[in-house]
Amino acid sequence: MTSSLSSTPRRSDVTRTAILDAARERFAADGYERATIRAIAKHANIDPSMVMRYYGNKEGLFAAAVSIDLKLPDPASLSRDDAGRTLVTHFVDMWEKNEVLTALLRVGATNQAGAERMQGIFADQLLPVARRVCPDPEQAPARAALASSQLLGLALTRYVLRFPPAVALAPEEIVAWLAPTVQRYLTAPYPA
Amino acid sequence: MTSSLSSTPRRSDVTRTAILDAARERFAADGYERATIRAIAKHANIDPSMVMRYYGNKEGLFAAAVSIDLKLPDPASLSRDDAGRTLVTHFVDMWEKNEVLTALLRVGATNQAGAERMQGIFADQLLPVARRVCPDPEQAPARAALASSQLLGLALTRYVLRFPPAVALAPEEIVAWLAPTVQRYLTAPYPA
DNA sequence: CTTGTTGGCCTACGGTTGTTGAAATGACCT
DNA sequence: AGGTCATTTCAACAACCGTAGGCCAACAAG
Repeated sequence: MTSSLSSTPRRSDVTRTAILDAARERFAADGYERATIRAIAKHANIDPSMVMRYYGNKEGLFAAAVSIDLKLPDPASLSRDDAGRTLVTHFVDMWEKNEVLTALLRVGATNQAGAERMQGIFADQLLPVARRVCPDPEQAPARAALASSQLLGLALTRYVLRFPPAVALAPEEIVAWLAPTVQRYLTAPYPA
Repeated sequence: MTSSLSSTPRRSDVTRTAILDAARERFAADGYERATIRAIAKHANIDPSMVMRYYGNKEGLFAAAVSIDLKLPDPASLSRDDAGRTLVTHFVDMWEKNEVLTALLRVGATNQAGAERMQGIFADQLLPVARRVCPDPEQAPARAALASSQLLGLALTRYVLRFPPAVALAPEEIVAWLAPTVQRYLTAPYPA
């Protein structure tokens, strides 16, 4: 996240990443409006004004805190036949360990900028996969949207709304049920 | 909504329903935190204090404004073979014309009470259907959760996040793609 | 040591929020 | 008519928000 490739590692880097960590946590738990700068600062044990100093304003902080790389496998190396299983496995893994995704989903539900960012992520990262494996490239956006409706729907019910039966599902169960769905959305012909 | 069964129709009923209408609109558009009482009151052309007088506080207003009957078909009259198609058709119809559902989803994403209410709706209304059509009653909660993950996922991408390809889908396309999924979640055996 | 730069805390401003209570208005009954 | 009560208006409160600027300590360079 904090790559040291650009010249000088600043003395304030520990503070900066502490802010980002707290921001991710608060955005994930509370959404955009209720995750106040003051609360984030308190969680990071620093003064609220530091947030302003380093990230300009609340939107800047959000942009810096929530940058996501889904780390999807290279489309080229993806077998057409188990794209569904691969994707679902990967997504569950990702959501399970990464609170940033929950933060982004929560914020996207009430915040225009958040929704657009989420849109961008799926356009940039899921769409190429769809373009690669689906029969007609022209259908790729629709098919990627269908696949993401299922993937995000699971995330919504399991990690945000926390429906008890959705929380109770084991990761393998999720994969077993969802993989055929996603596979079908990506590769099957338009259903009769 | 405003049933006149309990004795006296109050003189303030027009104001009360005007408040509820405006509240539904603002909650759907902005979510819980950003839908301010003042904005709702302005939309209803009344004074903010009326909201307090009639609904106690903001949570009370939300509870009064967002009560949902999914109007699902009677489980008894539901054919096992096209439960999926029936449900998806019904849901799309409902979401398409009813902004309350969008409001509830937006609020559920950032508000604990909203999430619980959404939970209750699906437990009370979708679960009986699952119990009726799914092979083993013990699996009903998990199967209902899977079905709602797909249904709510579509609602999320189409009505809240507004992914362009999801918005572009025609209702018939949605039904064609999603019906087999929901059908499978409800009735098919655990996938290999 | 002196100087400039960076990191950090403190205080405060202007605005908005949910909420309250008192005063004004109106409708209805005798 | 006068009185009673629900309805509405108005002004204000305390709390909180994002944000700005000034002040001091720690450090680096000369």
